[in-house]
Amino acid sequence: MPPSDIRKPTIIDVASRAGVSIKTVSRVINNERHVSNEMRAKVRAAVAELGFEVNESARGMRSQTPDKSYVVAQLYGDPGGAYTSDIQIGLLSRCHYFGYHLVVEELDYQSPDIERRTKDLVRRLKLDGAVLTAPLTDNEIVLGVLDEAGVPYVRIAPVTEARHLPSVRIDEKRAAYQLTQHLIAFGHKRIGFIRGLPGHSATLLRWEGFAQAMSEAGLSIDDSLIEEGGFRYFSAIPCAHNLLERADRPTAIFASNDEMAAAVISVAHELGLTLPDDCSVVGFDDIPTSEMLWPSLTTVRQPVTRLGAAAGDLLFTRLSPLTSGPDSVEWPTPAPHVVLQHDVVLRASTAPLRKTK
Amino acid sequence: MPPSDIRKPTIIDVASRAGVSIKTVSRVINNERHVSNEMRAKVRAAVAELGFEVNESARGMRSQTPDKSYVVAQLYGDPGGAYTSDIQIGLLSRCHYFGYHLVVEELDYQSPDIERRTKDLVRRLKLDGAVLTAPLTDNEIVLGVLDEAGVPYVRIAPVTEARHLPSVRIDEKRAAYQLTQHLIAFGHKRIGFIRGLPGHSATLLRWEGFAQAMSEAGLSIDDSLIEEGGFRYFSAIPCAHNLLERADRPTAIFASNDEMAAAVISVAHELGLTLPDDCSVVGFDDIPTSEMLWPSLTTVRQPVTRLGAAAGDLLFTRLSPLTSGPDSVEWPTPAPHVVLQHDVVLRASTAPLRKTK
DNA sequence: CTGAAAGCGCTTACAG
DNA sequence: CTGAAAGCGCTTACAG
Repeated sequence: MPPSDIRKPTIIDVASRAGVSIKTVSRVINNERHVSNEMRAKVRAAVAELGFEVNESARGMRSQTPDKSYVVAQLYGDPGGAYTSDIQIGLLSRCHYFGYHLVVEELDYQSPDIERRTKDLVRRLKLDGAVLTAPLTDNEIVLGVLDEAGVPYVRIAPVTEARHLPSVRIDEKRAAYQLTQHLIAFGHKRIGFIRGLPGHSATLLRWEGFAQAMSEAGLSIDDSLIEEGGFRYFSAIPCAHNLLERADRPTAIFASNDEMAAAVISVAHELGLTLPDDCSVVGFDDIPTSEMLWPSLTTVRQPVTRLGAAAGDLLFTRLSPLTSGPDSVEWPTPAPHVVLQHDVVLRASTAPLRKTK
Repeated sequence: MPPSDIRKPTIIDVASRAGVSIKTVSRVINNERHVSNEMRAKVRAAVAELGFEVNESARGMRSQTPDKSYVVAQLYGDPGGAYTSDIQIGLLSRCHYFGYHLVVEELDYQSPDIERRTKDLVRRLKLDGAVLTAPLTDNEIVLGVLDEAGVPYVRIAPVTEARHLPSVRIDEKRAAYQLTQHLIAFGHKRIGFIRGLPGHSATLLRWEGFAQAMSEAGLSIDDSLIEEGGFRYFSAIPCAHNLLERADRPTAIFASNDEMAAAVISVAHELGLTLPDDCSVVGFDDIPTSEMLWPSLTTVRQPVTRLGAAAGDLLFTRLSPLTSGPDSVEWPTPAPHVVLQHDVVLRASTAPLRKTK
């Protein structure tokens, strides 16, 4: 008989209604073997009629193998920008596909309570896994908490790779190299360069790719054509003035990211120059703005969304009981290190060197 | 004596070590009254020495008032764009402040499994609250699941307000009205207008604000100067051509959002026009691009991040035991309806009408 | 294949 | 202010 009070039905209610023992009910709701189809059907019916739902607390208290939470975290350290957002979109698509939920958390890597907050996250939400972006990818405190709690994680573009930890990244140096080759193929020899913020790995890698391409093409780099920017639009305005107002103006400018390239384009307009004829411009990142500029910007598209998706694939493949044995609490060694392809996006801001110069 | 095996210590271990009853331990770890300082100190010491941590499952099984999860959800229906991301940033800042975690979930409002997914979210994560953006704000299935589960939520810019449900929004019509007044104050009378996607409330509200300002200024609207855009950059390229290639070109153009305004600027450059002298241009939204255009774009800044923060403030104030009684499971009636101030951002893309025309 | 019993680690009455 | 007892709803051995 159905319980007459308001309390939620328990397996005892289900058992008495189905005319079986509570153990049999337990077996059915946990999809264990060794239950006759007849029993299973009776229990299923009783569960449906009563609207029975497992009490997770009671289960969790007895169960040796704690249930999965189906929650993973995206952890990042910098104030959320487009990059973080795009990573999230990719990751979310995989969460949806694999049936996980995503909790996002910005952890100030300089704050002393980062350990407490990470622990709180792991404990409260019983994280099944995590995906980290720089600079958290290399934060010993955060990694330590996750390691200790046995929470598997994937790092996106970590500063230093580790053999036993999986990661996902793109090859920024190679991308900058290819972009520079594009400029060189158009006949440009005097190429200005606007650097990014010191200390960022992107600043170094993009510069190295540029320098390598120049060197391999037998072109020398004019140090007076190198400007120090800061990745933001306004940081590059003076750089653009310096470069474009010279008598011996460079015929092309490589800005270390699109925002700074947009600054070059703005200053060129202000000075009455015609782009790309008077100067070719390239950026890096392919932010939404790049397509809306006049002229539209030649740049490198980092597959940021796919970076997030790839990290999710790595994580969920590992977490899925179908693809990994129940004992595989460790990543294989060496752990997977995925390098995703970028695209060099050729648009209107680059043109062949004018012969008539 | 400390337990010799590996099992985690329980309150029984703590009690025996501290020489008190388990009930006293329970009182201390739950911060109840009626415990002498002496007892409290002894228990605290035992807890620290043993590294005791409450077993949440055991607690949850007995506790009448289920513990808070300290998890709230951001629910949205459209593929995550800058708007969703900015809402999230604001919401996250309040989550951090109030000590909550944020889970994000994209719910396809046309999908049949939206109910199952919402229920799974509520059940698995034991949501303490939620923040919804359009079009989920008006989705009966989602709201129904939340209502039934007793999960309080705040809606951002819902299509239809409800007296008993809190909401946060800005006054888009008034913003469009003010932006148009700016154009009119500069002497513009022939103003082109590019509409957004049909069916979107933004399309209607921005148009209404424009029309009202024109009407109040005694200016008539030339129907041939109204173009149908689609909010995206490329959707407005033909609109811009139509408007700018006319012999009787409008002296100003109001694009219903910044992407479309960027298209107007690009086409103007392409046609060799000088901005803003030949034509003033305004947009709406203040996307990051707007500052990087040449000329930089006059537009309306919606405080999207603050919209998210305000929603969080509403929700957390309600959830906080300090500010709301334990029985206040309902919002007050009428529920709070917050309208946030926008900014009209004057930049370089608008100028006074040239007398010499 | 099925079931009766014990017990997980807490909180809830209730008694003093 | 403190404590002894009962019991929450399950799962884990164990027995048949």
